[in-house]
Amino acid sequence: MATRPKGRTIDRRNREPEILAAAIEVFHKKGYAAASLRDVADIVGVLKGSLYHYISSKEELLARICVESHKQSSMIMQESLDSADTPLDQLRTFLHKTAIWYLTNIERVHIYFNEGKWLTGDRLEEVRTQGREFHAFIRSLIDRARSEDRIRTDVDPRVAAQLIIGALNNISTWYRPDGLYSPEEIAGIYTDMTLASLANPVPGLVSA
Amino acid sequence: MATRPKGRTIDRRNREPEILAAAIEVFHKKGYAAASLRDVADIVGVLKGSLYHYISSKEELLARICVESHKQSSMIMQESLDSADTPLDQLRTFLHKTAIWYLTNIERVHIYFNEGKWLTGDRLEEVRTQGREFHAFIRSLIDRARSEDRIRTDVDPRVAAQLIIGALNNISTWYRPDGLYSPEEIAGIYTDMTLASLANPVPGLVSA
Amino acid sequence: MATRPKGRTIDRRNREPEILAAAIEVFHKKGYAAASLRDVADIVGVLKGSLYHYISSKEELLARICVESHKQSSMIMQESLDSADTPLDQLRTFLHKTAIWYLTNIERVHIYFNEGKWLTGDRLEEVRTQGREFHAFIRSLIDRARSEDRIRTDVDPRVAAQLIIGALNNISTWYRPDGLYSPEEIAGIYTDMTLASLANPVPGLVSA
Amino acid sequence: MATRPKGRTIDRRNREPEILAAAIEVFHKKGYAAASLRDVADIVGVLKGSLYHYISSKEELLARICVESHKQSSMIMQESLDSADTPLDQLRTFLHKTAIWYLTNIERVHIYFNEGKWLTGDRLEEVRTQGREFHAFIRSLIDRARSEDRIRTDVDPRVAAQLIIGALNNISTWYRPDGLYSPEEIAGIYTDMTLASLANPVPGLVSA
DNA sequence: TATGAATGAGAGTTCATTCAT
DNA sequence: TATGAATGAACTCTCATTCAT
Repeated sequence: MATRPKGRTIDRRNREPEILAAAIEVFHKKGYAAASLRDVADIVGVLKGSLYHYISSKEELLARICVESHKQSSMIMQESLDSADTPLDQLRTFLHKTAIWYLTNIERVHIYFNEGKWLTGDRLEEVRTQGREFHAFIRSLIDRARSEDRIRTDVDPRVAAQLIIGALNNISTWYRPDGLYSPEEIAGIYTDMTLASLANPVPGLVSA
Repeated sequence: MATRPKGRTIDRRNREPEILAAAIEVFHKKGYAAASLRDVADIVGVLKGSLYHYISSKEELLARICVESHKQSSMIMQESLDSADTPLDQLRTFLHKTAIWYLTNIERVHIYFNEGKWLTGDRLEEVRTQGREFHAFIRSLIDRARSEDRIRTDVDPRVAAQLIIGALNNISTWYRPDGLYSPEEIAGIYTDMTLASLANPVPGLVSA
Repeated sequence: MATRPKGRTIDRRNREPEILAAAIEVFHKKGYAAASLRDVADIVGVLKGSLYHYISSKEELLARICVESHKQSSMIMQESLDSADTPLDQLRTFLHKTAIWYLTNIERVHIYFNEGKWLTGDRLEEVRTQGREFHAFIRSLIDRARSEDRIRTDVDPRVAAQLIIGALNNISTWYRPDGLYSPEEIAGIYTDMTLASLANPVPGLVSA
Repeated sequence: MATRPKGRTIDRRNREPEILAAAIEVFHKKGYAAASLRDVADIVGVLKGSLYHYISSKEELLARICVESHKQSSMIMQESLDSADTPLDQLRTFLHKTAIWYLTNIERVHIYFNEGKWLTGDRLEEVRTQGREFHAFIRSLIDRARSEDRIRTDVDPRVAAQLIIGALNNISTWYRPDGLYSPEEIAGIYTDMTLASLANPVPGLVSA
């Protein structure tokens, strides 16, 4: 007969999510350049060659991770705009939400922020554009807050945005999920310090 | 005649500095893992095998870069302690000097901060120890400033130190020597914002 | 038609045995140190990189050859003990069987005896231990034969064992399968001469 | 003045013997194929390239070692012929002298016997011819002793010679200068056992 | 869908040898 | 005589990718 014998149930679940999860783990641990597809396949429990039923290349794997992260990031932007009326409160919300998101998805978000540079061609352009948008979003909030006299005007918003992003971006190099602080605590400190760094200077406060 | 008879003048100068410079360039541009010694050799203008007259391994090249950077970093720490009396002023000096150093040696310092993780064995231990010392230095200044009531006490110094280092650490991802701002300007902004982020909070300043 | 439509039939059989056989040939002919995996791959008809589907390193190839040879050697020891009652007869059997084994597997046994030294780490220890066991086996038979007054007592059993092994060990340097003598003939001569060299001396026989 | 200043005495002794000695050490320890000229140069205390003032190639170094050993070997042959009247006594002398020579020059003689195969072209032919002569010398003594009814006639002289040489040849794999036995003791045992192995068989001696 | 064999390019590294100085 | 820089070929090993089965 041509029908499959029922006895043997081959594992036919869709392995895409598993592969993506494994790739996230490996790309995070080793970095994209040093990661090998064999590592990914080993985690999934499949042979290297078999991955190509789900992906078309190593780079595509990276691209998918970045695309998905970008969607989440975009959602956070929108939510932040919706959450408050003033740009300063929107910024506060955005920083806090983003930090929480980062800390609770440390592997994938690290990849999004730090390994996207390995993409090529259009995908590289796309991820770069997204990075610029991310940066522009923060800068525009700073700009608007500034025009409402809520924050200091003596620092360039572009540079300020880069420094703010940088502190965030670097969290994955030191944060340990099993460490002393919860994502909420760290996100709180990050948000507080960042806003303080933008605050209107009060004469004689910490100056020399 | 006094001129050399043969047309082709082969360069017989010591190429160690050239090789180090080329390695710094390549490791910075591609990252250590993705960088190849062929890239380095191409820049120097020799075959990759010829590099081994000057180095014993690719890793050793990386180690040399890190060791030299560490020396400079240590000097800055000492200078900062000598430069002022209060921990807050010492911190200010340290942040400013370090930022200037980073911005004017962006490639090598980037490697020191971000690629040292690729070292192995004792060298890895060493670079990790150095990283902890760097962090401990900042934290201890924060601790002492705190005990003198000069800065806020509501954020954990460890986390604060990590965020401060993170912003610095990440500069290499966005700074362009041919950009709008000079190292001095950026270092100034970085120092100002960082100190502001540690300042004693003034009620009602930027809070919701 | 029943025949395969495409002209070129690619061999999809498991090539492990082929690779082992090729390695034995190459390691024997050139010595392990001078042998290259390209030689092995050429014989098998694949690219050298392809060998790594079957082996994990050149050394592992050598180790496999040695392990298999050791098994055979151990079997011969056991068979020899089982084959006779007196240590002298056991020795005779052992020498004869071992010589036959060597002569009919000249390449692999040569490698086992002479190239195992290139192994490293635990594998080197193992092959050294095996060598000591081989030596101890012969020496113990000599010891026991001596205590039964069957052989001479004026030569040290350790040195005697080394010389006996040495003559055997060296066969691969001169034996040619297509030569004048069969393995059986050579093994017979080897056994006879060796036992005679251990015989109780008869006064005036060949002495000065 | 054109004369050399006397103060600085450059080491101008002829380094040929040193280089040869170093090569012997290295070739013995690692085997010719795995030995590198850098090892040799390191021992001499000179740079790799400088060796080429004394040698024309790595192979030539090996050739010199073999040539010198061959001279010594030839001398022993002649001395042995001169030392006694009967072939059996000549053989005894030869085996003993050769064993002593081997044991007291273990490194160079090991190379002569075991590494000469790495030579190429005419030099390889030469060393092979020498090996054949060595073998032929022993075989002819056995032949002559046989025709005088001094030794057994039931083993082929060619095979016997190979086995006798083999035991000798292999000494370098186990002899340690700091071991239990002196060269004289080992040479004595070797000679005794070898002659016993050639003795006329006495019925019932060690046979089953 | 999954395998496993194979590819081809490229990695880091070693080495005998050459040669201007 | 000796140096030290450089070569070029070979080496072991890794990897993304392909494809017949």
